[in-house]
Amino acid sequence: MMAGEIAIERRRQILDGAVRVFARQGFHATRVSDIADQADVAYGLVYHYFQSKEKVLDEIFTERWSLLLEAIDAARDSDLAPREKLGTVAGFIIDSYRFDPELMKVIIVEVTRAANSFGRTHLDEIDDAYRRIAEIVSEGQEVGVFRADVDPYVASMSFYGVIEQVLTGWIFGLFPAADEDFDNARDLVVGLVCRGIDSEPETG
Amino acid sequence: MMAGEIAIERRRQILDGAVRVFARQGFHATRVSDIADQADVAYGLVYHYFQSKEKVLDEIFTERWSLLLEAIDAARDSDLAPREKLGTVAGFIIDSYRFDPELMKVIIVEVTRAANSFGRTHLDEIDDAYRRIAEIVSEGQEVGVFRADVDPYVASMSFYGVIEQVLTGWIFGLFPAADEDFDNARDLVVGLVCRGIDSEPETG
Amino acid sequence: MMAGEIAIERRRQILDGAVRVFARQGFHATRVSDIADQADVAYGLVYHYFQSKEKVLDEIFTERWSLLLEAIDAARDSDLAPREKLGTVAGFIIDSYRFDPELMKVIIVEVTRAANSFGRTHLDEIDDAYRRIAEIVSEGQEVGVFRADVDPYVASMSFYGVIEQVLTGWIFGLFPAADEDFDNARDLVVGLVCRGIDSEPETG
Amino acid sequence: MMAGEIAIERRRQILDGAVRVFARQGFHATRVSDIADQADVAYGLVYHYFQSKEKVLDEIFTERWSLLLEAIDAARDSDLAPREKLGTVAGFIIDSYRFDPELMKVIIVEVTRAANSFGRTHLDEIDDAYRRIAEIVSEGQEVGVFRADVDPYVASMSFYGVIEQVLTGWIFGLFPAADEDFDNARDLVVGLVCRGIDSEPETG
DNA sequence: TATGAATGAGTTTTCATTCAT
DNA sequence: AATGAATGAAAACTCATTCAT
Repeated sequence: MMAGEIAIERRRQILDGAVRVFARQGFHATRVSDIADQADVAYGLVYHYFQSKEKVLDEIFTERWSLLLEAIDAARDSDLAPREKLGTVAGFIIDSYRFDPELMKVIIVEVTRAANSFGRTHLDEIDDAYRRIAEIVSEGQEVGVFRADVDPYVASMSFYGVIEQVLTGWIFGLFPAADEDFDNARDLVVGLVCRGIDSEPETG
Repeated sequence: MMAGEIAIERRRQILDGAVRVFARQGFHATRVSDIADQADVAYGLVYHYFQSKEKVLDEIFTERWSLLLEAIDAARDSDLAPREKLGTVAGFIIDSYRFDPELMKVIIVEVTRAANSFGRTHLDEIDDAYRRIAEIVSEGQEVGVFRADVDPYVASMSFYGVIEQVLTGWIFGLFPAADEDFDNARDLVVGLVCRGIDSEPETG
Repeated sequence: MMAGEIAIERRRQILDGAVRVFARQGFHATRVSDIADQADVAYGLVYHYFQSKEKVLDEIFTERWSLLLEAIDAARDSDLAPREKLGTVAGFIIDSYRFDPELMKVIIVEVTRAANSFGRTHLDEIDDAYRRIAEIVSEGQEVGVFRADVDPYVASMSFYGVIEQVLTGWIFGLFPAADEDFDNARDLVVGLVCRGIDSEPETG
Repeated sequence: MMAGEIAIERRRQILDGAVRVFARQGFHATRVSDIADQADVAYGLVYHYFQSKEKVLDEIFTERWSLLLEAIDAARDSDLAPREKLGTVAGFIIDSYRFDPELMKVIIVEVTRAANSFGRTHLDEIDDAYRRIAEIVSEGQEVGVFRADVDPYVASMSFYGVIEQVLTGWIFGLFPAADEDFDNARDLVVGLVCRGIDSEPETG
């Protein structure tokens, strides 16, 4: 193993440690020394790899958020039906939480919902996701499966808002978080956003 | 005017000043001296009326949130149809933002979406709102206007999540916030949550 | 009862309240509001009667210490034998503690033993007591009942040091403080200072 | 020189600086910045090495007091006569003052005589000294050189009280503090405590 | 006299960041 | 790369004192 690889490993160690303490204590309440302790790394090394505590969170966020953007792109560009595309996106986010709840907690709590700090900093990236999801909605409207009288961007925001609220429920412990709950969540969210909660109009 | 009334006025002054600076800078970035300056009051007076900076925010939140809880109760106990009840609740929240955006920004950004700090502290009060809204959904299910296959609590969370996301859009400047936008928002949210974004199935 | 008398009563109330809180918490740890609360008097009234928190303690000390000076004078000028005079002084101090332990605790802990604060302020008054006691010792030397090779001032300091240490033992709870202990203390102190702890040399 | 040694040096620097400012201004009147300035060290370094200002004083006291306890033990366990043992103890304390008056001033003024703050905190350690000295007195009673009718613990307290009062005289500038005074003080104290101030009974 | 609201200087403590090794 | 000691700015909070009523 070469020196460069070790360095990469150390960065990882620090990022992973930071995720754990940020998830547990929140960004503001964690000291740089907490990150170093959790990562099992010397205090000063955090500053060797990162310019500041904020940059650590920035990287945590961007690393993950870019995967989300890719996932949305992939869904959008796929051959699936619009509703399935939304399902894919919802599934990706829900699985992200399912398999790394600490990371997603940090991203949601410390960034996307932190309008006064990191939310503002990363607003463009966050908005980017809304816009790409909106493109899926637009397509659905063009092919006639989604109503044309809803602004696609608003629909996108709402869709994302529902997903985040569900994750928030898990984060806060308001919802049960068993395997089956995760399994159902995707369809539940998509069903809710697409069909609403009204009972079906009598047909025929 | 009596001494007691002056004291009440001073509390108000401090609370109002705090809302303004919290909205502008965020809770963590505002110093107690900022509150005092904004409220045009001596530094120490903040501590005369409040035990700590946190207690100021606590009171700001609780004061407003209790109004929301009352509004939900009033809607729930009214003679309106379930969907109208949801509309009333959505309208109340949207109007709260419309007529005091700084206050609502503080409540959402610093409390309901701050899972690591005040969100946790006020979780019971927040959850209380979800539960009361869920009761409206339950009623709708009982009378058959809402689908029975959606958990009322999940539906309530989603409903609230959509509203908060819309407010977040305004807060971030992602949505236009003209009078007509506020006028439409209520029906838009309710329409979205109730009917979803699917185009109407062909009837007949 | 006239206005002047009420004023005197209020001063007393404040002084007495101050003694209780000073004894319990120490001078530094007691706030002016504690004094007011304990005295059952409005906050600002403390400042109506006293220039500052320090002046309250000054008066507490001086009021009592002047009694001690008078008692020493009375003993010194009496017809008693020198050893009896010392016994009278010791008895006065011990009884002062016996019948008002809080007051004496404050005087000792906050003034006579507080070399960096009030001890320095009241050094002349404290030293005055040492000098007057020394006069008793001098007289004893002149009439031949006390050894001439001990500096009277040093003897006086030692005598006072022993008494204060005994009071300190009570204050700290290191000594039992039953009635009989107080009864014995006077003779014990005088016996110790006069005869020492050596066993009697064999005579004859 | 290694890093560890430097760290130890810095602690020393801070402790020594603290002794000087505590002696000059008293614990309450010295700010942490005074300690840092006096120690010629950055502000934050005080907190790097000590949890709080109080812990600095705690360490100053305990470091020195443990030497005293050792000295008492050594005297008690020596082959000297009881009276000589007391002389050794008195000599140790007096020399402690003679060669480091600032340190002893801090210990006496801020700890052993501060019944409302550090005296209480360190009561066990202080009492430990009294008890060990009392063992010397007990031994003297057993071998018949000290009177049996004096409680050894009370005698110990008195002995210590006399020494402290003498040091207090020096601290306050009430006693001359030339070399000869220090030379004499030890015998003076022991003579006083052992033989008292009474003139010798006529023998023969 | 009496009240207690108002003032603001003063101090501890924290902790992100730097830097010498 | 790695370490952790050193730095010092920043902020919350306290509380003696003043003052308007």
